[in-house]
Amino acid sequence: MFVASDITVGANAGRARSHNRQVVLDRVRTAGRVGRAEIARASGLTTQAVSNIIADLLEDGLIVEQGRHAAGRGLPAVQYALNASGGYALGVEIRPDAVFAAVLNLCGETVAADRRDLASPDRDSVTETMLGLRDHLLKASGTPPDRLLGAGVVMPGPFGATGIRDSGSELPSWAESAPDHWFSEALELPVVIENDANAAAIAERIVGVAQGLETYAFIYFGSGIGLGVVQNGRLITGAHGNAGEIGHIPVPAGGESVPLESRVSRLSVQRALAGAGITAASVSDLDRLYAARTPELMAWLDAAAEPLSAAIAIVENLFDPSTVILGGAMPDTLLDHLIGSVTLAETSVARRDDRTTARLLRGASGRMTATLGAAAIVINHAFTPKIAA
Amino acid sequence: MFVASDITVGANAGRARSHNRQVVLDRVRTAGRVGRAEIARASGLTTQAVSNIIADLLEDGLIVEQGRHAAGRGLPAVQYALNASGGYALGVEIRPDAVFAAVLNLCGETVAADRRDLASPDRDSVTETMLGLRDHLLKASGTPPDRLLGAGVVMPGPFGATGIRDSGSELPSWAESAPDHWFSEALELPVVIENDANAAAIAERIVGVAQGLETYAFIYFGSGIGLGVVQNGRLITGAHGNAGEIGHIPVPAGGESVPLESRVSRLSVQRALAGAGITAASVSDLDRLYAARTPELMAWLDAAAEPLSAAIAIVENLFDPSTVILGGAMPDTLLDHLIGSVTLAETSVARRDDRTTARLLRGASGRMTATLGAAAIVINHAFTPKIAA
DNA sequence: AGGATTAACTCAACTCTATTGAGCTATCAA
DNA sequence: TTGATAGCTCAATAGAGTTGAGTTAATCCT
Repeated sequence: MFVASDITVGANAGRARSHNRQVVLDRVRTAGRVGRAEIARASGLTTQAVSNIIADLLEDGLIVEQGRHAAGRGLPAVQYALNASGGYALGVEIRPDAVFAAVLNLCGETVAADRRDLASPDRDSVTETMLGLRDHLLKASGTPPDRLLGAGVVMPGPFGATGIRDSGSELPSWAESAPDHWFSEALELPVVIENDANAAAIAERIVGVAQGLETYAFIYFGSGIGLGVVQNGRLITGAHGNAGEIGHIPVPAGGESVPLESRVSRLSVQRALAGAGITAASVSDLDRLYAARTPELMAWLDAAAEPLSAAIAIVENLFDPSTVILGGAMPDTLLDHLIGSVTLAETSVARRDDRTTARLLRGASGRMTATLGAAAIVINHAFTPKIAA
Repeated sequence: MFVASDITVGANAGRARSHNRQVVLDRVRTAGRVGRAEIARASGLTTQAVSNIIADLLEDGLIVEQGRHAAGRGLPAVQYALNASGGYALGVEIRPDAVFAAVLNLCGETVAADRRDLASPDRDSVTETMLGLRDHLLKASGTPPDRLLGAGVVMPGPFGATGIRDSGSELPSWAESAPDHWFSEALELPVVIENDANAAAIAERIVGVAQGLETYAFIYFGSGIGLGVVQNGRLITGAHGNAGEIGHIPVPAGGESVPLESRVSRLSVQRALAGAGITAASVSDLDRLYAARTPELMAWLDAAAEPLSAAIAIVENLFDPSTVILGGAMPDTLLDHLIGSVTLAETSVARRDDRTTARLLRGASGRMTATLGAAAIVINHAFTPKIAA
């Protein structure tokens, strides 16, 4: 969220219903297919209440019936599952030079995705490009516009006037004053704004390797490096929505203390390659250079292992996540190499005897991750119960 | 919480009422004194609903009427405030060699506090000592036992079988299998278990410098060093309740990378002094040594500045708290010295133009902080609305 | 087989809360 | 003094989940 103001709100019949709808929907999503009695047990509601809500959700087209499933004695339960085409979310990523957009269905599948260059980074130009892209995607995929639940917008953080300015990657000042309201009016949709790392983290929960996890951390390679942490299915945002600015934390690298992003980020790998006269503008460029075992790239990888290991140790001990995921605008091959070269700390709360997942996983990667994540935030939102505005 | 399992639970009339009671109570606490109409506006409930709940709370003795207060036109609003003696919380801190306990009233004021040596760290011995201490405190302060809302218990973390073992400070293995149930049965009260840093963090919110803050971080000097982070009034616990294990994160210190607690912790200062044949068993010992500007202590302080600064930079950037608080089992003089010697990072999301509080504050200090915090968790619990078991 | 048992689910009556709208009261301002 | 404003109460209403009896369809046991 752009401003993390969870105004505590009272409950009444209507809000209770809305809350319970989300509880039920969330159960259906995590289970894949379930019967009503099982949902009732999991949610603390009665089967009757669940039945009423399921009837509502069916009518709204958010779920579909899947026949009965016999499991032991008694009347076999009628199963319900998400209706993929019951709702869609728009994801938009705004960069200084381009706009990316994607449409996801309720199951998190990408229905359409595209990008458009940005003539100028002023607000009208961005808005126009975004609207054009949206119309194009909806038309191309045949998505009914009234089925759009909302839009997620990814913009470079941090938000507000802070001590961090990513020179070059910034948007003009219009982006600093309530852009969510502006976008919401332009798109005529509810809009949430997030940074790339947080968006990508949520994407892993909806479609990636974090499915079924409630608490995990995601280290994201964007232009710099970012961190998104999810606890109990919700993003940790901090007081001003800027939590997870991992790029500037001090980490050890060859006997000195440096900011993480000076050694582990796309900019840093590009700088290392530029020193040898090599340009690596795209993910596939990097993939190719890695396949060729380009010495400068391999040297960068070697140098990145120590600071990245330290960062992971810090994240593990400060957030106690179920797992740490590495992803973003890097080729899988590089991510896998990095994961292989990381030394996991011995003294870490992550070193548990009862561990069921790996401490370090590779997540979705590529240029579109954050864009998909923006849409995933909307989907996640629809599933996360809360009695709070 | 011992296990961070926020089971998502459905809402019904009863749970909605309980939720709304907490919303109202929380408004009364944060405002100090308020009228019903104002609570209604803040909570999204109707004045009628608030009136009914206020009547309930009055009857339960949790709040008291404070007369009318004219503010502009219209009927002056009847003001309500917390009733200090409307409820109490027991805080218990279990150490291998002693048990500390305190009783707090609803306003967070310490009503009674004491400690008792522990003959042996086995479960029966701990339980017996704890019960004796509780009875003594209740009797000495004249607290009616039926007014106890619950108990908070502080035990050395981390919980569960992890890669971190604080040699020497551990409790026997009985502490690892559902001690909350055991204590709950022994005390006949709802019990929450937390580590010292988290408990101390909540204490700052109820009685300390974090009043009015919803999102902040607390660095706690215990035997080692710990971190408690509060976001939107709730503790960040991680997947297994072990978030905030800051002692083992790598930080720079004089050109090398070391675990934070090797340079910044009570154990480390004691080690530094022991090298010169000085023993500093208590907080007042340290205070005295600091007053005398003991060279070994001053050297330790100098050496602690760099790693502590790095830790604070990490906490600021990863959690984006409103402020970072330093406190715990250290004399105020030392904490102030440390705060003065810290170099706040330039590149930090905490460097905001719109900042209203200092980036670094001194919190409550002394041996009893965590004990009071344990009780504060119960008070905070009573005030934090949630529709979740 | 065939009855007993188990479990999912529906129906209708009921209960709990919050909301609605009219009406009363006390303060300020003109 | 009068009108406007704002807090608050009362009684009726409405929305949601709960309760308990009854139905249906499997499995288990004899």
